[in-house]
Amino acid sequence: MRRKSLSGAACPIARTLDIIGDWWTLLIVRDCLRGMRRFSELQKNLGVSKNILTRRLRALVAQEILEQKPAADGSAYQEYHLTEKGRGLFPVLVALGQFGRENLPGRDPNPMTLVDKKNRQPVRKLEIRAADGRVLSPGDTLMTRLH
Amino acid sequence: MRRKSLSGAACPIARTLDIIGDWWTLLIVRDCLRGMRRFSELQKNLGVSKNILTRRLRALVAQEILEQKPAADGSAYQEYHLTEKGRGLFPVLVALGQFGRENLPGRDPNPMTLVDKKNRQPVRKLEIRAADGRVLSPGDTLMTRLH
DNA sequence: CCGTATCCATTCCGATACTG
DNA sequence: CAGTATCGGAATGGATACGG
Repeated sequence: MRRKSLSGAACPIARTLDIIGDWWTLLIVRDCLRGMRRFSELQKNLGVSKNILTRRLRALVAQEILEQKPAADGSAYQEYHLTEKGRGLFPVLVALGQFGRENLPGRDPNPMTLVDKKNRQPVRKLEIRAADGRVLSPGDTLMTRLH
Repeated sequence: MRRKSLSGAACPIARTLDIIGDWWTLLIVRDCLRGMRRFSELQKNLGVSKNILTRRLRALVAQEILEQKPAADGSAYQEYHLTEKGRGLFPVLVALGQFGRENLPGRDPNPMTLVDKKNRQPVRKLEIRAADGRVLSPGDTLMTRLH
């Protein structure tokens, strides 16, 4: 049977996963955040088959995470750009990267994975704060509702 | 062919997705963060088939995201608890929820989705800060490396 | 109540070949 | 280069039936 759609879910986490929960999708977004624009660029870097990449790009455009623009150079093809909505996934990628770095051993090519381009400052740990400004951590916090 | 494994990837984002990128997996983690412990509880709430739930729970235990403990009450069965490692996924869930709330319309049962249990304070927007303390946003920041 | 095992249709994914 | 078309094996997901 078909996979259940979560697009109409009451939970915003579920709605988000419905859009970007497919295999490869968030890696495509990651590469776009890194500045990749072209089909072949993505295809080579990810090692995904062109078939699947086409499907994912289509879906991401349909969801307005990406948009197609005419290539900056003369080539008659198009480029894929993140929309404002797509850039909203930035914290998700940061959180995923942070988890992996802290919990899943691997030799990262560069230990500092996130750099602010403006002043070259390294990026600090992602923080979740309560209304009073205190930083929360999952250890000392229990949620009553996590929709 | 079989889906490509990303467990050995140099990128921590890819390594994380390799573990929690499967359909249903992060929703299971979400429910565990919300306090769910029992198989049937998860099964009913998610609407996932028992078959798949079994597989996902197995994988999560193998990855040490969840651990099985004897049930608190008399029942001879076991409960699934998040490990410390598993609680490390907290920011990922927060980021996903935030994206969904801001970008994917839906009627959430409760607009305030995250509550600090200690003092009942609502949780503020998730922030990513540079080393100098300045809050970064994807709009004004470009990354040179986002592994 | 807590799963496990089996079945089956559907979907997924990668490889390959092909088009403009 | 940027896809599209097709194919086959694998995995998915739901239903059901079955044990502890």
